[in-house]
Amino acid sequence: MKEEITRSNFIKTFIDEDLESGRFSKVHTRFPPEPSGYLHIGHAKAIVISYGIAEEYNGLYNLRFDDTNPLKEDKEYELGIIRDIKWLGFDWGDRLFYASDYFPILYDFAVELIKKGKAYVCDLSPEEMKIYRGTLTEPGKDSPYRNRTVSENMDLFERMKNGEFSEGSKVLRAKIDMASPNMNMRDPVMYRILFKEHHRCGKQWCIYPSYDFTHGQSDSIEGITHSLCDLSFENHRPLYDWFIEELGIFHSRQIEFSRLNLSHTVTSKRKLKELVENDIVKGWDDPRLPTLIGLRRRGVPPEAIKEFVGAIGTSKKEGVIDVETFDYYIRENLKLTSSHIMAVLDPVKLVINNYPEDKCEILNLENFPNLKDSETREVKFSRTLYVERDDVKEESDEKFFRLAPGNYVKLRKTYIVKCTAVEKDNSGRIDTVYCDLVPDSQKSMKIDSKKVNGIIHWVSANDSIDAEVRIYDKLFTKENPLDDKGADFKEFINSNSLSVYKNCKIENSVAKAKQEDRFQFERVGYFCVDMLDSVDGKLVFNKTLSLR
RNA sequence: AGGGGUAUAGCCAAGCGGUAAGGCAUCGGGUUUUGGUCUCGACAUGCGUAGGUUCGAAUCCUGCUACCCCUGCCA
Repeated sequence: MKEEITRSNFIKTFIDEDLESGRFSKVHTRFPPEPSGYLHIGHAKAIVISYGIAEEYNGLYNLRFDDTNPLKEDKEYELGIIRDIKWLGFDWGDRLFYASDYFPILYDFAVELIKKGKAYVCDLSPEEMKIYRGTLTEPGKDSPYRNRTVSENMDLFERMKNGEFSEGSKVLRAKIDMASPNMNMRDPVMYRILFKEHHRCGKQWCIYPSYDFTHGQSDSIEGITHSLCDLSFENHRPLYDWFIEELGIFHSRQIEFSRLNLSHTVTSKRKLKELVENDIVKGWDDPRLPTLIGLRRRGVPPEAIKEFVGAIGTSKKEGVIDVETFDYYIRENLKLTSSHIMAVLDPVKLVINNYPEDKCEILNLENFPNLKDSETREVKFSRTLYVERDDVKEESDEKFFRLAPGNYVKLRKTYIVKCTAVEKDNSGRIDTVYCDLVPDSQKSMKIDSKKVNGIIHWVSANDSIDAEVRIYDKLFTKENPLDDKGADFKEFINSNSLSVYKNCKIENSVAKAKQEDRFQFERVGYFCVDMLDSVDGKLVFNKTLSLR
């Protein structure tokens, strides 16, 4: 196994300082998804950072659903998120929380701020509020409702809660500073009226707290020491701190880092949704998508994702990681964990002229040829085999050292064979290749002291099973599909991102393979049994990656 | 009266005043019954830029430039 390289980063430096200064005596983090979509590789980075740091400091981590907007959220997403994080291998024990469970406390917090004169009910319409807010370069104006008395605000807020006012007619706002250069501090909305049933609270509430009024206090309630989030919340930190300080509650520390951008794909809920809804892919679990369920279905091991995230580091620089780097860590894992077999994707028949029709040899081949003392499996060899169409040519050339008339080729783990002829079908496609077997050449790599360069894989025709194999390529042809501002990102879709091979021939040792089992098809790539469409007797494989 | 961030190799990324770690990619050599694996080696006189401080600066100071984020009753 490989050693853990726990590189230093700015977050750990902060934590070390906090521990040393005594600001905190332990580390407790959280991952706070909104149940409004599926998790993708970008979320995996956030999870691995938050949870990984807690583990590293022997601390705890929570899973908390940030479910403050009933318009967007759904139980289905919640379940998907839980499934995906568990798949990654994290266990939050009994610390599964919901921001919606804090609605009563949050309501009390709001009342407290009203009493302190730090919050008020505002009747401005959304349009008016926008005007009053000012612009990036001009200060805003105070709302005409800003100076309502405490008792008036108390009364109004309670009546908002009781459903006496219509949606959008009133909000509760923090009274901070309409001239602040930070727009988030210009009297931000704390509560809005929404007559919408919540997927967990039902109709209990018709006012819902905003993200800003929820997140920090939720962190505080749970005793989160370090609240790690992405750069877009950096501008919210003053507000995060303001609420906590005005309320005088446990002060979590928010630290922001850059989110992950992967080349040749998109990681944005909205864009992923667009791909799904326009039928460009076949669902959130399409193996071409960077969603966790898509990656899982493609055969990417969760450990590879964690290793990858650990390897790319954590900083505040917004960059794009080349998928090649991700692929490297997937292969790094797969080459040690997936057993080897031989499989022919696009079969051509190979007949050995001088091998008896009724003869059959049994080979014991290693499942992990690169490991010492690998377990073995039985593979049969006979007169008629299948080989890969790519490994056969009508005429040879200098760079081609596989099957073509006159060429000697090594059949992996068995005889050397000399190609004598190829035969085509009516359409002109090569149909069958004929070879002479070189006797006693199982252990040899030479013919007349000349090295045989070509080694090809094969499957015995009578000892193989049929399978479907789905090959995936990059979903986008452009490194960053979003960096052309004049074009829609969907214009850069790779039209060849999926190809299906329906009559592949696979050695029958895998006939009993189960969903999600992973294999290396020697000389071809890494594959896994599809978790949805594969059934006993009709196996479907997804290509995870090619060999390099 | 705008504010908040970020700049170290093709892509990531350490470095925190003592003379540029590491990974991916790339390029060479060796091993190998997978054109794979493994292995050995090469790869920034240079840290956005211009000055300054210092015996010494990627690190400290000043000015400049580029890019990202912020004007939801989204998170």
